[in-house]
Amino acid sequence: MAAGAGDGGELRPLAEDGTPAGPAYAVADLAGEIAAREREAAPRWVWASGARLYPRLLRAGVRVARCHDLELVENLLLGHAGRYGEPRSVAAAWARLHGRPVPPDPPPAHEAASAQAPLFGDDDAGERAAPSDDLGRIVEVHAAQQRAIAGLDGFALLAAAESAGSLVAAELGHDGLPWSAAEHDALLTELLGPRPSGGLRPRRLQELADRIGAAFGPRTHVNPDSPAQILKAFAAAGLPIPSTRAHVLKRVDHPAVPLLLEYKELARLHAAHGWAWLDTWVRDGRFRPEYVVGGVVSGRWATNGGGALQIPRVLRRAVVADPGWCLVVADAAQLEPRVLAALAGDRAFADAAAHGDLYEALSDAFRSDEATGGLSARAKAKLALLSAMYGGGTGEAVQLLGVLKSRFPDAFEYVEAAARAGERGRLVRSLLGRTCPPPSAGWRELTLAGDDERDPGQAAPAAPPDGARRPATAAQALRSRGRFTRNFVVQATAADWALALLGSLRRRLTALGPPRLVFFQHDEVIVHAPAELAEAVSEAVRASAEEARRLLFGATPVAFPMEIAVVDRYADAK
DNA sequence: TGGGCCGGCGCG
DNA sequence: AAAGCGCGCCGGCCCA
Repeated sequence: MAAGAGDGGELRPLAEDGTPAGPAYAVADLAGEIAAREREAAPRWVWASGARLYPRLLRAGVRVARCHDLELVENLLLGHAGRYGEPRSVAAAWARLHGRPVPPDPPPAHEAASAQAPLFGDDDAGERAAPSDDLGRIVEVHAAQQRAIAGLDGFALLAAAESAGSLVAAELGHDGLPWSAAEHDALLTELLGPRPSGGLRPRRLQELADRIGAAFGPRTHVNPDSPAQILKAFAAAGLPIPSTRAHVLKRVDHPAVPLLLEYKELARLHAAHGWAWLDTWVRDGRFRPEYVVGGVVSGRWATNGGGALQIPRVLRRAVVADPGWCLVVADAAQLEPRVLAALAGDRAFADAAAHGDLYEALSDAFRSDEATGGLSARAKAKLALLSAMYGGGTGEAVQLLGVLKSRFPDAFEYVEAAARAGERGRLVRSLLGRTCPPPSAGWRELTLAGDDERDPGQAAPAAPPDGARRPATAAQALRSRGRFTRNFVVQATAADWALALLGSLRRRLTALGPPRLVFFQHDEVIVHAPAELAEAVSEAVRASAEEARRLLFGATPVAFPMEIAVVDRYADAK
């Protein structure tokens, strides 16, 4: 399918392998034609970009079951080939096929829209400015992608799951998360005081700001929003601190500390999710964020605005089901360690992950006499796992990693191998083939420059101040890259699994009718459903988790249990 | 005044 | 409680 500049477009039927199965034809009403074809045959729609095209169809009341998203798949194929970041448009892919100059990608729609706002007067400016797609190139690029996919293990599933994800993302943005503006406003008023006019601080914040100043001395003014001013004030009080982070402040004995901690928490709520956010993002009882599929290198999604993936827990009471409806809130329990268990094929580890609480099942291995700290055996198991997956391992975690290594050698070795690959500058992949970006030119330069400990001339500038993350030495850069690839294999495979879950759940919910997916956050979904369908939806969630497990891992003994709650409001789920 | 970096913190 | 991984977004602040 190729969208034209207006409401029309061109179509051409394809065989499963991508070869044309009939002539191309043009239509004046593309949405109407798609709706008709969908009813009679529910084909897999091959199109340039669901993110660009599907919202239009949704607004026209048209939904489709399946698609092949050329831009998303091109991006996955480029990444697999170690060409991360090259242009992914159909025009670019076609140019690569023909050895022509490759055009750069246009800027993302939201940037283009704002950049062109002065030129066009209405909301549709971005879409109308988009060039019409070229059907011939679409057919050609699709066939080339099908050939490439066929040669890569797991990639057909990855391409299908990523494409299905783009449909889910557009539908989430279209349907929206049920959001009670009244409940949100009540919460803000309760915590901050009444909504202030203009740019003033809410009453509660202003009180705290005044008392913070007073705590440092009479007539002292400290802007609590300014870390620099807070540092100065503490230094003047004889209490120098390296930063104003909450965990640093908590260790300081000064009357301003509790006030500052309270101020920071409330100010954060006000700035990030206050009345301005409510005005901007909630309309007609729905919060409609814009999800970006493939927006994170690991395959997790990102968002363009609204911060849908960072909704504070305190605000979840504003997520309220419609009357007569409910929210089915489901999250995958301990997803990443279970993914590691299934990936590594570690027999002992996989057996522990076969059911129930994974960390509890592992804890016997960590119940040693030479106890580290006052941690429970379960807490030790969890710490060991997190350290292995994130590349931690300072302090007591060192010993726990030793236990992990001796008791679960295959699981330990799996992430170690990924870390070693990273330190050598190599690429690592998820189970389905999503590939990490190559190291930057700066990384290669730094790590090839040799051992800086023996060559001070090559060493980067003096160690950056607290909080700076840029590696200063080759050793730091190597370890950092190792932590990234170590984590990538687990996080990206968990994202594979979550995408498979979404695709399966979407299909099952369509069969149920009214229920709608309304939220997705890495390993958690919310379905908005008529109350009488709550059990059917819960069952669909469980079946989808099971299907995702089977699609990715086949006959693994590892279980992927979902914790499911049927509630009226999101806050009641945990 | 707009752009971009920084410190900090929300989420998984 | 904090430290390893991945993000987005805010206000403060500096610079052009």
